[in-house]
Amino acid sequence: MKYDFTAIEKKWQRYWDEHKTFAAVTGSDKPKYYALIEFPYPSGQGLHVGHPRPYTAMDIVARKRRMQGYNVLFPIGYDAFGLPTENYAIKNHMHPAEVTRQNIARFTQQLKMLGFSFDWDRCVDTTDPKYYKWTQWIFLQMFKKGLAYKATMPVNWCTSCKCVLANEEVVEGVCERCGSPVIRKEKSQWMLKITQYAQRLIDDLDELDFIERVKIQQRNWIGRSTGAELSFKASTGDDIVVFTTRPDTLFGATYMVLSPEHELIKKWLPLLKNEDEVRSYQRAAASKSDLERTELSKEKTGVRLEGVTAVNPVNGVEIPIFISDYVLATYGTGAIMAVPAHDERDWEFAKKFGCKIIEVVQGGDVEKEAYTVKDDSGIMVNSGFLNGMTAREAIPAMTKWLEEKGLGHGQVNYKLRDWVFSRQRYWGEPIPLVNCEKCGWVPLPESELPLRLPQVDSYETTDDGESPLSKMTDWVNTTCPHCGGPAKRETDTMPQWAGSSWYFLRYMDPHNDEALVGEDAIKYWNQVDWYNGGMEHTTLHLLYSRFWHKFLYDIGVVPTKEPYARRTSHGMILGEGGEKMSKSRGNVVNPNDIVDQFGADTLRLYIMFIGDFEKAAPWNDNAVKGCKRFLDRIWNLAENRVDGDEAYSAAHEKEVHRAIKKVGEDIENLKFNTAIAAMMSLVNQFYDHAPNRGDIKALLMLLSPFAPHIAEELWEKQGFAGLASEQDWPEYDESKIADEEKEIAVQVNGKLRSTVVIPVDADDEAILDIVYKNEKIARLMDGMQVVKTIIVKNKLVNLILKPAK
RNA sequence: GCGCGAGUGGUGGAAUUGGCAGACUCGCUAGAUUCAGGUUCUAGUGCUCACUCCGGGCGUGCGGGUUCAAGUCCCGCCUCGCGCACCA
Repeated sequence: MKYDFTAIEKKWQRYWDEHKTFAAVTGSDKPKYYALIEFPYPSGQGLHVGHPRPYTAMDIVARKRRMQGYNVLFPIGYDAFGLPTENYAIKNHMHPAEVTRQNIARFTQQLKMLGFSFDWDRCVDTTDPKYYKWTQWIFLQMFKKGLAYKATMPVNWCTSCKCVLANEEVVEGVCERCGSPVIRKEKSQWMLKITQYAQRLIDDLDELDFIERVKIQQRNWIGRSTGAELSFKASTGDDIVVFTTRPDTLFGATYMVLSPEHELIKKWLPLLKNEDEVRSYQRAAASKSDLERTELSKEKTGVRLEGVTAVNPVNGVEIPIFISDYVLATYGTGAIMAVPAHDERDWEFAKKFGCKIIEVVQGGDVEKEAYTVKDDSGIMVNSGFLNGMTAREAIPAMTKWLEEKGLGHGQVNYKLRDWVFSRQRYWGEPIPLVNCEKCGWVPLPESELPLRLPQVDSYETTDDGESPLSKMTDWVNTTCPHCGGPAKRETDTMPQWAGSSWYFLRYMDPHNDEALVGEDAIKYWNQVDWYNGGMEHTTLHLLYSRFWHKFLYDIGVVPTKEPYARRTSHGMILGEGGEKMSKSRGNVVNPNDIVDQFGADTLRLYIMFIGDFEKAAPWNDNAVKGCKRFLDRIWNLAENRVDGDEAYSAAHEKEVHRAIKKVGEDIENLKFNTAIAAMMSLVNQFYDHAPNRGDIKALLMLLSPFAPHIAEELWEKQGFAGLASEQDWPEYDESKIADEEKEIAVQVNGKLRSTVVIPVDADDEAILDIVYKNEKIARLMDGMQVVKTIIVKNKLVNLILKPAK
């Protein structure tokens, strides 16, 4: 019979569904294992061939863990709030909830088609009021703890989405989602104090089994730097506070720069001789988009404040003050002391504006370029009491001096900013707060959660950039839960990252109406054991969800400081030409087409075989065939019952044990491609020499996590008991893997000349004995003498020869 | 500019601590099977010289180095990908 993958896959998918084969049991006696993938955004395009890569990988892990005796939680859900759905709904005059419902139905059908062993009963949807009730609940707890606050500040404003973006959502000055320019706009926004967790978010990385590049990216994003904060006295009597990582260079500070937005400037404007010039510079800086600001970064611009100066506190020298947009308002104090001799940016600015350059660290030629010392070993000069010290010694010495004089203190700063949490959009979680004229911002009582989205006729953003909800006066006007007086609801909604910041907890107990997760469930499932996801989420989702989890830990909701014990990452699937798959390039591969043509098992195998899991890999239609062929060959071997002994055959015993070891280890190390190669080799050998019943059994068990449908079908055809996916994962016997003989390389003067077969672990003498008997080696040794022999046990022999005298 | 990663046959990619480079695929060549196409099976396939045989030379982006031995380690470059980007 032919391998009818369509019928087989439907058959087993129905079986698994009906029998709830992959249901996770909270409280089971078995050890638990929580394997997690990033839940998809159910876009209108449906599943993309990139989705199954991480899903299949973790499905393989989940299936293997079950076979190893674990009670596995491998859940799926939908991160369904978001702009594309809202925009589609606006365009097609549908309700976003309806669009979401349709997209989820399509995704579900596609995911089921691929045979993932999800526990479908635990499926969550972030737009379900029963779910977002708890997203709102977490926000309320943060509000109550002072972690959510409203602030008017310059925010990133997408000119096309008409919506605020988090810093993390602005990529190269444009909106990450739509590519439109992002400008700065003053707006009152809800903010979350993620910066309060900055240090813990760095420190706790140490204990985690995350791939190193994820840790590095997170650390860089948080961007901790240590230094000192110190103040300079201005001629107006004001203190100008600056942050520096190099307090040791204070003697070299020859001017100061404030950011154009610095608050002191407002106060000083009337005193300035060049007030107009300063004002126009401020205006220009404010109107620049982030993109323009970075584009123009090649040349420094700025204006000197005529009429105000400052005094360098360490030597009493009067120095000029400038404003320039190379100093950022949002980092440190928004003001710097400029040390042009030892900072490239300051040097460039000083050259252009004719500021003094004073060398304070020896080693370079500061008239030619800034001497930026990479280690702290440079010797201090022109620096009073610091002279002769290394920078390493001078930093604490200067910090101590500042502290003694009351001028400053040691200080740590982070690049990480607080999280802008408001979006002027409809399709997001409503923020459960009301604004009362008397009481200010008041949280809704928890009993009133969820605060549902109202039905609205139009989801269009308003021209003034307010949320569409602001037009729903019936909904907006309410009473204050505190004093009962008239109040207005917050009309901004939460960003898409809210729902995904805690979804892994909900999977543990998805139907609980009393708590976001029940105590028993969180105690039992504890933490995600293995989370695989994309690198693109390293600084967004991963950081945000770690932050929320730490908050939930602090208020006693979860027992662990960190949500994920292990984090790995997959590479992207590229189009056939090696370019990113996209609709506009027309190189998108639809998984449905592959499943129709070759079956889900072939797609699963191919997507895992395509290359190194952690690296990007180009799709190749042709290569899919190889995996189909592999399954065909297995089908041919096993479609008819092979009778006999269930012990491995003598002919294949060693290779079967080896394959068990290889496949098992490779899965743990994300080397799915070589695991499959090992199975292919085994099958090739089965073609050279027919396998017996035991050999087939082992192969089907190894295959089962990768290509579960065909494995199940052949398992049944062979008449083995139970399901292939419910067997004990086979064990290997190291002693059965060992060779008795080994072919080793024989080199002469470092060049491979021959190979010989030796008994394993033969001693040097015995090996040389065999080597010297080798015809070719003997010929090469003719007329030569052996100067040296290098013998690497069971690997090679290298004879160093030279002509005999 | 900074940080991370990569560069290996016609192709995708393999190669514990330095120890026989090219596993396993696709493709290609030849043969067998099939009415035929597809399928399937068998053998071969890094380049090159010699090809009647034994065999020889070259080969992991480029240039040096360490070593008996380098895809792997060190130094200096080039190219590509990803992330960050005036963070004081």
